[in-house]
Amino acid sequence: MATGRNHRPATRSRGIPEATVARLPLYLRALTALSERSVPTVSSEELASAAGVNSAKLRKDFSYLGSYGTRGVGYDVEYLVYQISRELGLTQDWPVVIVGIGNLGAALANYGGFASRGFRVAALIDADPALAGRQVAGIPVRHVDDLEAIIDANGVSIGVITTPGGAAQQVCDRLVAAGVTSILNFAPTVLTVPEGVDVRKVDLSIELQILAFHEQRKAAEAMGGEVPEAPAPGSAARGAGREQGPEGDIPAVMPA
Amino acid sequence: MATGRNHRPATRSRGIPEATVARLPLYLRALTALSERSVPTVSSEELASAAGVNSAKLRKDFSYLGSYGTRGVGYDVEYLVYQISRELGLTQDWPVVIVGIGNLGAALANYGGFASRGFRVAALIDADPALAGRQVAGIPVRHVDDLEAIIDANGVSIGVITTPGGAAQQVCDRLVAAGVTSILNFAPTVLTVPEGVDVRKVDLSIELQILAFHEQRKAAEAMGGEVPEAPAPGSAARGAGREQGPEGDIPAVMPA
DNA sequence: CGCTGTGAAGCGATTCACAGCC
DNA sequence: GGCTGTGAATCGCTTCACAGCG
Repeated sequence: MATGRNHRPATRSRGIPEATVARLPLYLRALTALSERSVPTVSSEELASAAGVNSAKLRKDFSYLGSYGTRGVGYDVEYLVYQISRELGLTQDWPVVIVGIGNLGAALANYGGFASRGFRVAALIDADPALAGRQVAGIPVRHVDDLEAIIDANGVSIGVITTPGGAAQQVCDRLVAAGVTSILNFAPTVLTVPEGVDVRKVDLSIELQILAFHEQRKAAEAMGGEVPEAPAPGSAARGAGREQGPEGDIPAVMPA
Repeated sequence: MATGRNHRPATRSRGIPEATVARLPLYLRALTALSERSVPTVSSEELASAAGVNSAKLRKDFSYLGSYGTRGVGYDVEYLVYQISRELGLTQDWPVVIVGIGNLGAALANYGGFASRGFRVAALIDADPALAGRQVAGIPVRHVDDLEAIIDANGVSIGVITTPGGAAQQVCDRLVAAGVTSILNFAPTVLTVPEGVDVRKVDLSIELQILAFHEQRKAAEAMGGEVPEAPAPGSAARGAGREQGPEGDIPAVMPA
């Protein structure tokens, strides 16, 4: 995940494991690059290395899609691009709405990779009346009052939430009520959705915290020391979330 | 991711499983909210539901940290906040640099959750000389020529890459050479890094493609039909990445 | 011979279910 | 009685290793 599971209890979707589905876009990107360089075929070894996985995993992944390779030769690049695109549903058009046009929402609206692969930004939506009517990335911003009408008129089934955390659940509820069944959530909030609605979460702050954990471990390891043990519960150290300056167990920084 | 594995072969880091580490920030957020409401203790059931996981998983996760709960009662909120913060390394300050100050980089620079939990943006870096000297979110933008000096002067060990895909590997190499050992990559590129450097990837377009896959499945299921079978390799359908209009296997939209 | 496709083994994570303690 | 902490069972994913095919 990035991150954030919220899927139905990992039933294989049409026989394809979730972990495989998550890698298909990666393969597709690597294959598209090969295609642009007019490379006709590619071996599992080469493609795996381009996608940053190992070749056994890649072959296993492709085996779920069918037998699309040729033994002794490899995979036909164009053919595989087509098959993966089809499997991912990218041979059709997916209108999406972005709700919450702050810095991040605007960044996404401007993001090229958005439009490039079957995703069309049908509308930008914000609660601020001052923004309504303005254009961002050439797309007009609409007021959130019109949310249901926009979803309906454009047949939107995928929504992107880039509002502040406080507004996310409310926006989510309205999206779902209006017919959206897939949500990409950038707000730092756990969304509750009914059965049948998929949520994926992207959370910058969580990613950084995971990195910090490993970084701390590397630093501790480098000094041969363990991270110091915890005091017993109920003893001292209450209310020590952040901002107490000199907790200095470990130097603030320790580049390798 | 998030998403995107690139860690060393899932050796347990100090005995804590990677999957658990990835959930700690989630628990921390839920606990912080409880703390702000001055809730003194919380049961595994309540906390799990606030974090969007099940209680057995949460208890198992906490058991890796130690026995921080009280049977028959639950967990002390403040104490747990402290323990998780410490485990994640958030009791110290992590200076980070953001490289690539386009829409996304600027959005991140403005992102509050950044500063709130021990992460301090030491510098914004961009290759565009016109940006150098400007301020974004109150932080001056520096030219990429100074990258090494900035890393060094601030003891930065975490870098965030928000450049276009083409520049990402190059920037990554320079960050690593300058001493950065953890990278959060927003560019749509597979980064190659030496042993000991952690990379996490956030890729909007991949997340959307995963949602599209499930969305397509739901639609297919709703019509009782299967996704149509593939033509044999080497036959027709070459060069059909996108843009062939009427592939229309499935209606473009099908809200539940 | 080379490379794909895949059964089988290995491994980590999740879930179950209950013993242990407050 | 209530809720934590945890062995044991289970599940899904990854990796291995090689059979099968071009």
